[in-house]
Amino acid sequence: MKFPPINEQMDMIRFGAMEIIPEDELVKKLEKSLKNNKPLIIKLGADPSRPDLHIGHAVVLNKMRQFQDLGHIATLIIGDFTGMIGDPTGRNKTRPQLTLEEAQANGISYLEQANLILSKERLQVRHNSEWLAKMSFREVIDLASKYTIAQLLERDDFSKRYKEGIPISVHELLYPLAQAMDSVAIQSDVELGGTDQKFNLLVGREIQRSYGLEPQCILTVPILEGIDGVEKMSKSYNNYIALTDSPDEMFGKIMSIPDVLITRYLLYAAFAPMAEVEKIKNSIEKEGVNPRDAKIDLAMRIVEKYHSKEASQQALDHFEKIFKHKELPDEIPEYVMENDSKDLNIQDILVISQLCPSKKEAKRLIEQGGVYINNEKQTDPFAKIDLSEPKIFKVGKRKFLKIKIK
RNA sequence: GGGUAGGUAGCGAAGUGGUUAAACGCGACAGACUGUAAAUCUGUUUGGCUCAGCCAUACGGAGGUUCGAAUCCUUCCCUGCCCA
Repeated sequence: MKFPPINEQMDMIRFGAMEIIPEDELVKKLEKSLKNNKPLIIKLGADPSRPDLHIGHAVVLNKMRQFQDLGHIATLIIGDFTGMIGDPTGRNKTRPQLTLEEAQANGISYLEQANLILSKERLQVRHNSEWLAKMSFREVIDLASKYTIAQLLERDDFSKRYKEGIPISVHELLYPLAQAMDSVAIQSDVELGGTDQKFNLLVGREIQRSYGLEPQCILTVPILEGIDGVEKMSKSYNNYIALTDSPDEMFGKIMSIPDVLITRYLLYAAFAPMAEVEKIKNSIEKEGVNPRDAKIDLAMRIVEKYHSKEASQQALDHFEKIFKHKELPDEIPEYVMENDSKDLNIQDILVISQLCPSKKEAKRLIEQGGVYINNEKQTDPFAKIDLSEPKIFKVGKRKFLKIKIK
């Protein structure tokens, strides 16, 4: 593999990065790698606590991919052991701890999804239980002696929790050290992460140094806001677009982002070149282009990236059909009721078919005018529904189900 | 070990014996409007039923006092802070 010239590499590396610490060290590492024809080891830690990857994770995975494309080796660390600790980053409470088995299972699905973005070439996957599980208490103490409480409390989230009297368990303090051990184990040259990981990544530098290794450089990428436009994208906030979301779902979710988020998503979720992003931004602000159209463009790009061009066109058609023209979608999932459902009223049917979680809620939705059967608004929560012919139920804005009897 | 402050619905946070299924804010959901699942406005937000009403659960857990408790008592669990 021939490496591109340093300045070309740096241009690509800088694109979309928030911080590179320290940049001159990275340049030196690249020079050395070029001279010795030896790729750099790029580390990315995968947190297996949540098995679903979303387009917020894609930001850093994409950066990883760029390093692969430049000829370097991407080392993905599946945090099966650290998952048992739970990363305290950005948390105001202790994370639930996973068992090793859970963490490993999640790791497998993480990898499958990450492969949507990463190249299979120049990819290494390691599990950190490989070295962390083996450490003796003696070694843990040795590691712990290399860092101080004051240093750990420099972290905002720790010091905030500490000041506010929110509990911090000792094992959480160990998390950054465990993550740093990963860097020691694989002797990483560069570690990638979101800006919220900056502290953890820097600890890696310190610890590598105290184990007599050349410290890694760190590169942070922005944290993408979720579709609510407020919180960071995360499964816990339920504001995420999963990499595995269906084209229709992905498209719809993108259409629901606040208008102000469009350029950020173009940059960090669609990875559009800066020039194009500027152009689109201008067209909205100065030429009066409807933000809706910019969002459609954005949604098409993203769906195309994770699915296909055809899928993005179909998703657009689907969206226009349902939300612009308020028609029924082409394909409606079916639900087959048991035969003996003669005496059921509309509430029962909504609950049995799982369109609603409870009868109370079904009743509420009907009273609010959110339930349609064959395009007819339902107003009586006790109406008996004749299902001898299949009927199309619409609940709320976007739940459709064709219900028939066996 | 001693002292002290707490644990309330998805979250934050009121309420300190009686219309309290529990104020308020956020979130979520629905409706209206629209340019869209943006924004804005309105409404809803425990479950069941013989359904404009009724019943059952619910304020860390378990008991108790009382006609009546999230509110008082006992005990247990959990957390913060201060002192040792």
